[in-house]
Amino acid sequence: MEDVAQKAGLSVATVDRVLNGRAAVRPQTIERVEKAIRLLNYQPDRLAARLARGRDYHFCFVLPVGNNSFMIEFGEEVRATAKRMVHERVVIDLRLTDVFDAPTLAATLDSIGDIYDGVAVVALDHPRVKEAINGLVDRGVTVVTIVSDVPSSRRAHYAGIDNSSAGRTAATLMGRYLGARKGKVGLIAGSLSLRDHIERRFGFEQVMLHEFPHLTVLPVLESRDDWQRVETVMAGMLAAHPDLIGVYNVGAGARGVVAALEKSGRQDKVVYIAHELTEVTRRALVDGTIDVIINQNAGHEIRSAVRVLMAKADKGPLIEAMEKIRIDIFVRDNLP
Amino acid sequence: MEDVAQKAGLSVATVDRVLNGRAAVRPQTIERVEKAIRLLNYQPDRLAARLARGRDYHFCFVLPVGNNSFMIEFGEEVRATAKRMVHERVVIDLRLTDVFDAPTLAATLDSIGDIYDGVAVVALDHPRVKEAINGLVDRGVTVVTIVSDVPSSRRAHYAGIDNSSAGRTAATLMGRYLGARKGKVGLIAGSLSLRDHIERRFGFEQVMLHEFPHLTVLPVLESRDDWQRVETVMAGMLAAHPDLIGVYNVGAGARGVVAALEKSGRQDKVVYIAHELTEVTRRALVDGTIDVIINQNAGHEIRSAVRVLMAKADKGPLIEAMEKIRIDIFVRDNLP
DNA sequence: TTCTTTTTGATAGACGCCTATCAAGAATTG
DNA sequence: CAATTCTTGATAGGCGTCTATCAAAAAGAA
Repeated sequence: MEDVAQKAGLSVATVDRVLNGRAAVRPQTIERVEKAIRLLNYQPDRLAARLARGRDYHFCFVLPVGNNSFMIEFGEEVRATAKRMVHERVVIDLRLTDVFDAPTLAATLDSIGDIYDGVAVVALDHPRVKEAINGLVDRGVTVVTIVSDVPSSRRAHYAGIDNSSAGRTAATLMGRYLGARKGKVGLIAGSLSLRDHIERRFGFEQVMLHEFPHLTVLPVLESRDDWQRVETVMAGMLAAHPDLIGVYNVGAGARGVVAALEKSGRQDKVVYIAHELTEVTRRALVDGTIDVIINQNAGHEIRSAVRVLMAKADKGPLIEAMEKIRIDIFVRDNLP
Repeated sequence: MEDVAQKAGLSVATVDRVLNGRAAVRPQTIERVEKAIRLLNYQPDRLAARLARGRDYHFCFVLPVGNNSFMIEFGEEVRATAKRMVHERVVIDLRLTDVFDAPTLAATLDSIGDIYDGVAVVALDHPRVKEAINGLVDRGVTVVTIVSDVPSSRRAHYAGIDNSSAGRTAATLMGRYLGARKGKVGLIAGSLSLRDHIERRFGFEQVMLHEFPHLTVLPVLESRDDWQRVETVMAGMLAAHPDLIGVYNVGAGARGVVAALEKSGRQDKVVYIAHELTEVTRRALVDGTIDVIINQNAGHEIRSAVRVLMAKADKGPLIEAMEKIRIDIFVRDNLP
C-alpha cells in the first residue's frame, strides 16, 4: 500500500479510503490511486486484510427437511465444511425448511436477512421464492442457489450441475446401453415443480426422441421423492409393461425402484439409471440393479458456494472455470 | 497463544517454542503445552502464521516435454495456477524433461533439490527415478507424484486417478455399449513402461475377460504416444480385423485413432473409448467418432498437488477425502 | 478575501503469529 | 556448594492490512 501511495503521490490513508470505499474521496484522486494500482499491478493481501478485519463471515445454508438420502448427506457435508471453515473465520449455519412449499421457503428466506452476509439455498423456482431471493439481495445479502436454480432471480451464482445436460446424458447412456433392443423406457420424477427435475426430464426426452426413436418413453410418473411411493409407481410400471427395458429416475427415492425391480426379478432385463450417489444407490450399482448413477458432488457444490460467498463478501475475484460443477457419471468401476 | 500459555502456566515464548519445535524444551513442558492445546482445542491461525513468516513457498512441477495435447494443456494449467498463487506467497516453477527416459528424469530431480520446498512430478516408475525421489525426500523436499505414480517411493502423495479403475471403467462401458455384438476389441497403449498405461491395460483386460467373454481383446499395440504412429497402428488393426467393433486407446495420440477410423469409414461400427479431454478428443466425441472419453481433471490434480505441498510445508492438516481425484466419464452430453 | 466545508495526511493501535535477544530462574555437574 | 549449563520468561519489532482520530491542506462559498 505504501508503494501505491508513493506512486500516486498520496498517503496510505487515502489509498485505503479508495480501496475500501470509505470516506469521501474526489473522483480524480480515486483515478490517481487506481492508476498507481494498475501500474504496480498491486493486489491487496486478502489474508492480511481478513486478519486485520478480524470479522467473521456468517453464511446460512437453507436445505430441504426430509429423509431424502442425498439431502441428508448434503447436510452432513455442510456441517463438515462448517467445522473446517471455523478456523478461517467463517461461520456457517444450517437451516432446514420445507423447500417444496414456496410460502414456507420464502418466509424462511425473508426472516434470515440481517444476520448473514450470504445465503446458499436449494431453491424452488417459484415467483414467491424469487421475490424472497431478490429481497435478500436488496438488503445486501449475497445469495447463491445450490442444486436447483432460480435463474430469473438476482442470485449471484448457481452452484450446481446443468440439469438439462444431466438428462441428456442419461438418455445417451440409456440408448447406448440398450443398443438395438426395442421396448419401453420409463421415466420417474420427484416433483414436476422443481426446476432440476423438469430440466432433466426435458433433456432426457429430447435426446431419446431424436437419437433413439426406436425406444418408447412412457409418460412421466410423479413420486414426490418418497421411496415408498416410488416403489408403488415402479411396481405398477413393471406390471403394466412387460416390455419395459429401461428406467430413468430423475429424482430421489432410488430405493423404491431398486426394491420393485428386485422383487420383480427383472433387474437384469431393465437398464436403470439413477441420480445421486448414496449408500443405497452405491450398493445397487455394485449389485448390478442400477447400471449408471449420475451424480453431483455435494462437497464440491458446497465448497464452491462458500468460495463464491466469500469472494463476494470481500470483493475478491472469482475464477469462473473453477466453480463449474461437473456431471459425474458412475459405473461400478469408477466409484470413489 | 496467550490463552494456551496461561492455561499451561507458561509463557507464550515457550508455547511458541513447542509449536515450532524451536529451541530445547523439556519433555514434560512440551506435554503441558500440548495438554493445554487439547483442552482449549486451540488451532494456530495458519493465515497469520504465513503472514508473519513472510516466506514464500517454492514449488516445482516436472512435466514431460513433447507435443502431447494433454500434457501441453497440463502445463498451461500449471502456469495459470502459478499465476493465481503468486498472491498467496507461492512460487511455482515449471520444468519440462524427457519423463520417459529414467536417467534424464532422475538427473533433473537430483539437480533441483535445494531450491524448492516441494516438487510435483509426472513420474516414470523406474528404480532410478524412485531413488531420485527418495533422495529429494531425504533432503527434506516434499515430493508428490502426479498423473503417474511411483508407489514404492517415499513420495508424500499421489495426485492422480486410480488407473486400474480407469481401465476397468473403460471395459465396462465398452462391454455395455457393444451389448450382444460379437467381435474383436483393440487395445493401444502409449508406453508399456509408464505405470498408468500398464494399470489401465490390466484393468481393462481383467474386466473384459471376466464380464464380457464373448468379446476378444486383441494383443496390445504400443504407440509411444505419438499420434502418427498411432494412426499407422490403428490403420493396420482395421485392415487386419474386419470384425473389429471396439478400440480402447490407453494413452495419448487420440488424433491418430480418429484419423484412421474416419479414413476407414468405420467409425460408426467401432466403439472407441479414449483418454483425456483435449481439443481433438472433444471434437471427435461431439462428432461421434469417439464414444466415451475417460478423463482426469488437470486443474484438480494440480490444485490438489499444491494443496498437499503447502500443507506439508507448514505442517497443516490434510482432508484426504478432498484430495481424491475422480475418474471423469464424458459422453457427448456432459462435456463441460 | 475570509470563513466553511471537503479532502487529504499522519499516525497509533489492533489482528495472531514469528523471530530474536537478553535476563532470570532452574537443573545439573563436579 | 558454587559454577556451569539448560530452560524458561519478557519483550520488542515485524508481516500487510483495517479502523479511528486529529490536524493540515485544499476547495468552495460568501
